Amino acid sequence: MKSTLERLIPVLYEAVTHVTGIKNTLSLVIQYTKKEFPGYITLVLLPLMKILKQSPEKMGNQIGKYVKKHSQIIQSFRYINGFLNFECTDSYYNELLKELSSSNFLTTTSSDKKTLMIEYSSPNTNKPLHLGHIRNMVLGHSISELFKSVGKKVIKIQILNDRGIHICKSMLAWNKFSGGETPENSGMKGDHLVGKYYVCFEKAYRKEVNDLCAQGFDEKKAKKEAPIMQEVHQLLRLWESGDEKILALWKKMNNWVYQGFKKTYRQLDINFDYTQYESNTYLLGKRVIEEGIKKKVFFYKEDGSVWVDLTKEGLDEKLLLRANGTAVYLTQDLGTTIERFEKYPIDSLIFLVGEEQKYHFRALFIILKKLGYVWADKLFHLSYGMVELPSGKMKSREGIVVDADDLLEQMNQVAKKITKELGKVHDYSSTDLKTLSLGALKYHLLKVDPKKRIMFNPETSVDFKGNTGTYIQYTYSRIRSLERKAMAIASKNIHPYSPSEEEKYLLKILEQYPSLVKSSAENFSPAILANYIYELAKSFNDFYQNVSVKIIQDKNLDQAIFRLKLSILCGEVLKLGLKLLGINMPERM
RNA sequence: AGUCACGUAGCUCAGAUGGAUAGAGCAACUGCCUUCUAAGCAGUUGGUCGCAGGUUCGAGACCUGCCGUGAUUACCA
Repeated sequence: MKSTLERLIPVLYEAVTHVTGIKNTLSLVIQYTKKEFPGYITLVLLPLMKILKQSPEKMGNQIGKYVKKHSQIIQSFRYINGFLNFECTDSYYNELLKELSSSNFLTTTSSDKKTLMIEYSSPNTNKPLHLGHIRNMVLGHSISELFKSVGKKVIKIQILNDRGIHICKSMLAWNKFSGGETPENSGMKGDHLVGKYYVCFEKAYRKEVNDLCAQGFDEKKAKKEAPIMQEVHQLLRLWESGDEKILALWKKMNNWVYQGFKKTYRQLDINFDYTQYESNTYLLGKRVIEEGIKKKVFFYKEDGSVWVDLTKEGLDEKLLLRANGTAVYLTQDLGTTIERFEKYPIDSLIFLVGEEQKYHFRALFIILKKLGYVWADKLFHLSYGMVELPSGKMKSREGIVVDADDLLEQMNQVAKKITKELGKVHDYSSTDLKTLSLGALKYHLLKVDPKKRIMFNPETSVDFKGNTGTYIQYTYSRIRSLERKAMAIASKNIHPYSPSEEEKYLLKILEQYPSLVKSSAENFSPAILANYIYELAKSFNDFYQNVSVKIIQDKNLDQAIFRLKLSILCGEVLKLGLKLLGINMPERM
């Protein structure tokens, strides 16, 4: 269906042409009237004043008269200070509510049937997930949902960084210090167990470095020559040579981690269509090397290493193959990116990866373009800011992190406590509690612009009051409760009713839902939608708590029906909107 | 040093394409529950939108310079 704005655009242009005589040469500024001013749709006259040396008030009156005469939905207009505000007829508002409630305007459709792949999460397998990962996952999920809702086919993919020096560190420390500790015999979640030995390694390593420094080594040398570091590199070589014993340990420990991740993913309702393993893809880049050399995009240096010159693009020379013939991160990503386009029918690819890798992806995309891949323009690095603590960055190596599982558990406890204190619902299930705690956490992370850093204070943590997921969920459960109590009225048809300013404002917000979803997807920003949903919830609560007559007691049946339908519609939009953020709604609170 | 982000109320953040008097939440204070759910509503206090120029009828938004914060520029991933 067409929005009110879309309906009025033609007649407004017509009116301006009629009054001013100017055709096609100007673009009018037409918008929904701001809350503080009376009216529904506004035409900004100021730009016209520049062209015509007429009094804007006079011009506004002429345009207003023309529009009123030629549009059936306009009731009146008012000129204020360079702005022409239009008010619609009561019957239009009734019709609008009817259309919004019954039409397909909530199920956004699109002719764009393109397939988009999004890579997110993609953790290392040497430590458990933390709050930074949660931000990534929650963003990835929401952006996937947003694109689905505007008609794209979305493929969600993660690549598990399951090999390399980092996992060797955990393996070595486990071999040395664990005494055979397993998730089974310790009761510890697998990823936490492996993470424990990663921290273990770092501690032992730091001690060795300090000892060496005390013996007079300089720090750089000490870091390189610490015995335990030597051992790790030996372990990595054994892994790459396919040593069976090492591979068995590697598989065992990775499996512990996967069991752990699986549990956390389930807690967060996160899932993927495909999972890649770096151990399967890390060699893929090598064929790109040959291709690049053949096309003279890459070049050899004397020691046999392979490079690409990106200085013209404002970057540096980047290494693609070490002198010893092994691939680096960039090479590997070239390989996996090409493979994705060959293996899956995708039109574009989004990498949801932290802002610290901006440079990496810039280089990656430029190289692919240089290699002549036509889809290189369809690559997008969705970079997001990191989650910081009051003490600064989170540091996994030192164990200074907000652990994902701990946080989820803690939030669940708080939700339980508050629910109990308020004492309204006594039979809350663990699923209900999860809906609340997850809603609060996800909304907290999604309401801020992805590209901005998030400051997370564990002391104050995530709120359940104010601009929160909880607030929106609460608003929804109020509406559901109302709906249950007023079922009889809800089924009746809408009769003409003259809506209040608050009610018109709700309609104004509601009808903008599809365009907000679209803008949210286009800008890769669930925050846009989150803030819209909050505004809707707030306006609903304002309306709900300030109507003079309770809806279900209202003797004026037309008013009651209008209000009830409006409320139900608000509830539906709140629910759909939060669904796109990956947040569920409770029926009661 | 180069490149790229960000800088809005004490704190955390909105301000989609330049438009009316810059908005929320938290914190502080004041009212409102014999209830269509008070996890709420209404109100008070709180701003030289980092600074300085420029473009424009109009700039928090765009351009230039500066300051501040962060990321990055690894034969790490």
